[in-house]
Amino acid sequence: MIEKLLMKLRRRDDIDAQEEKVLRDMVSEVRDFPGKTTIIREGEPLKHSTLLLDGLMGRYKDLRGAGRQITELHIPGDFADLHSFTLKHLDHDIMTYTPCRVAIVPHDRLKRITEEQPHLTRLLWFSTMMDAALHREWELTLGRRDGLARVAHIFCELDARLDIVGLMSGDSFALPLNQTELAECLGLTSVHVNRVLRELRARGLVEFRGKRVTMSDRAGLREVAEFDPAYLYMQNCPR
Amino acid sequence: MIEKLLMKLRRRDDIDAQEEKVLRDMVSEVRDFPGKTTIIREGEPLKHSTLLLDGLMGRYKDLRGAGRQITELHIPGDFADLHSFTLKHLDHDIMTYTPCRVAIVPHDRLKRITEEQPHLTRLLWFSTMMDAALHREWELTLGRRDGLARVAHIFCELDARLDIVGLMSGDSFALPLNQTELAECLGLTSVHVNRVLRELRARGLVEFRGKRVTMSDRAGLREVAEFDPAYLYMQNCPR
DNA sequence: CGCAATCTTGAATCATTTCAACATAAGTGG
DNA sequence: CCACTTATGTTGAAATGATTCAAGATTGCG
Repeated sequence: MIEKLLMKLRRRDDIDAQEEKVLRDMVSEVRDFPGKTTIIREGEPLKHSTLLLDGLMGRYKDLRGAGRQITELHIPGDFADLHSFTLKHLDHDIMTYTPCRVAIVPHDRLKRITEEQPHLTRLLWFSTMMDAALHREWELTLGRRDGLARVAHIFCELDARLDIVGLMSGDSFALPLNQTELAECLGLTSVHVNRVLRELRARGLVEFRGKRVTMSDRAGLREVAEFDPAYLYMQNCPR
Repeated sequence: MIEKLLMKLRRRDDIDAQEEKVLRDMVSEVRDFPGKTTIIREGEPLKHSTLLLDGLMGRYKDLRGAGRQITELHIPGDFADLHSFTLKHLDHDIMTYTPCRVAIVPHDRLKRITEEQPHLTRLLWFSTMMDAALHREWELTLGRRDGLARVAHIFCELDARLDIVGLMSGDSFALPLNQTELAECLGLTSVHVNRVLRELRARGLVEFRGKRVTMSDRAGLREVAEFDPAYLYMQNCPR
C-alpha cells in the first residue's frame, strides 16, 4: 500500500525490514475522497497526516477577491501534510484534483516514531524538507522565469517526480489538471498558459492534450526551463 | 547567546531547563563572516548547521545569465540551514548581507538530539517547517501579488518577525538591503521597486530610507499587502 | 574631496492580462 | 444515442503593469 512512499524514501536512504514494518504500521486507515474537493482547510486543528496513495492533490493559498496560488502538487507516494504533525494546523488549504485514495497516519503514531525510531524520524523530517526544496524552486519559477520557462519547468518537474514512483508511461504522463489550474500553479492566467502551450507544441518540445503530457523533446524542454533535478534530492545518501 | 532562538521557540512551545541546556550545548563554536559573502554553496557537503546570532542573511537561487531569486531572509534567532542536517547539501546558496555572527551546530550533535530528545527533535523539525511556511507565503507573493502588495508584504513580514526577537525600535526596524536586493526577494526590478517605494511613501504607509523601514501606518500597510500573520505560527501550542 | 555605489526619474518597449467572442469537448437526462 | 448544457480550450485586440535603457542626482566611503 505504501509502496510508492517506500520507493521514494529508498531512493534516498536504506530502510531495513524492521523500519519498513514500522512505516506500514503507522497507517491507521485508508480513505477515499472525490475529486475537486478541499479536504483540509487552513487553521483547522489536525490529528493525523495524509499520505497520498492514488490521485492528484495540491496545496493552495487564496488572495482575497481573486487569485489562487497552488504552492505544491502532490503525486502518489507524497505526504500531502506530513508537516501538520509539527505544525498542528496548516497555513493553507489542501484539495484533490481527481478522486484520491489516501492513507491516514495518526499524529500519535508519528510521535511514537520520534520517540523510538530516530533514523526513521530523520527520514520523515527529510521528506518534509523535500517539500520545502520544491517550494524554493517554485519561488524561483514564480519570481524569475518567463511564461515559457514556467510551463516547461513544471512539466520537467512532474516528469522527474512521476518517474521515481513508476508513473511514467514511456515519454508521457497523466496530468489531470485544466489550463486554469495549471495557471494557478504558475502565477499566470489561463489565457496565457494556453498561448504558451501552443508555442511549446509548435517548437516540438511538449504536448499537453486530453489531460496527458507528452515529453516530445525532454532535453530541449529542460533547456528552455533551465531544469536541473538536483533540487529533488534523488541521489542515494544513506544514514 | 542563543537567546533569540529561545525567544522564538518559546513563543511556540515550552522548553524546560534540561532542554535549554541541551540546546545551548549543541553550539560548538561561534564564527564571524563579513558582509555580502556567500558562505554556503549549492551542493557542497555540509557537516554542521548555522544559527544566525547577529546580522542579516539570505538564501537564493540564480538563473543562468541573469536573475536571482532570494527565497528567504534570515534574521537573528533563525537557523540559516538547519535543513542541511537532513538534506546533507543544499539546493541553493546562502549569503550574508551584513557582517554576521553565527553559532555553529555540528550535525552529529543534532543527530544525538534525534536519538535522545524526541521533544526537542519535534521542535527543531517545527522550526524547519516554519521556513517552508514562509516559502509558501512568498510563492503567493511572487505568483499573485502586484508590485505594491509585494513590497508592502515583505515589510509586514519582517516587522512581525523582528518583533518576536526584540529587534523592533518603536515602529521602525533596520533593513540593510539595497533596492536591488529587495527586488531580488520580490521578483521585480530595482527600478520598479523604487517606484513602488515612492508610491507607498506618498500614501503614508511606509518609508524605506537609509537602510531603515518605518511603519508609518501598519494597519494600512497590512491592508494593502493582505498580510495575515497566521503563517508565522506565533501562537503558543505546547507539546 | 573625489570615486563608486545607490537611488531616482523619464520615455520607449515588452510580456502578460483583460475582455470578449467563438469553438470544442465532455457530461447528463430524455 | 441524440439534444442540451456546462466546462474547457482557443484566438484576437486593446489595455496595463513591469521592464529596459539611459541619464542625472544623491549618498556613502576611503
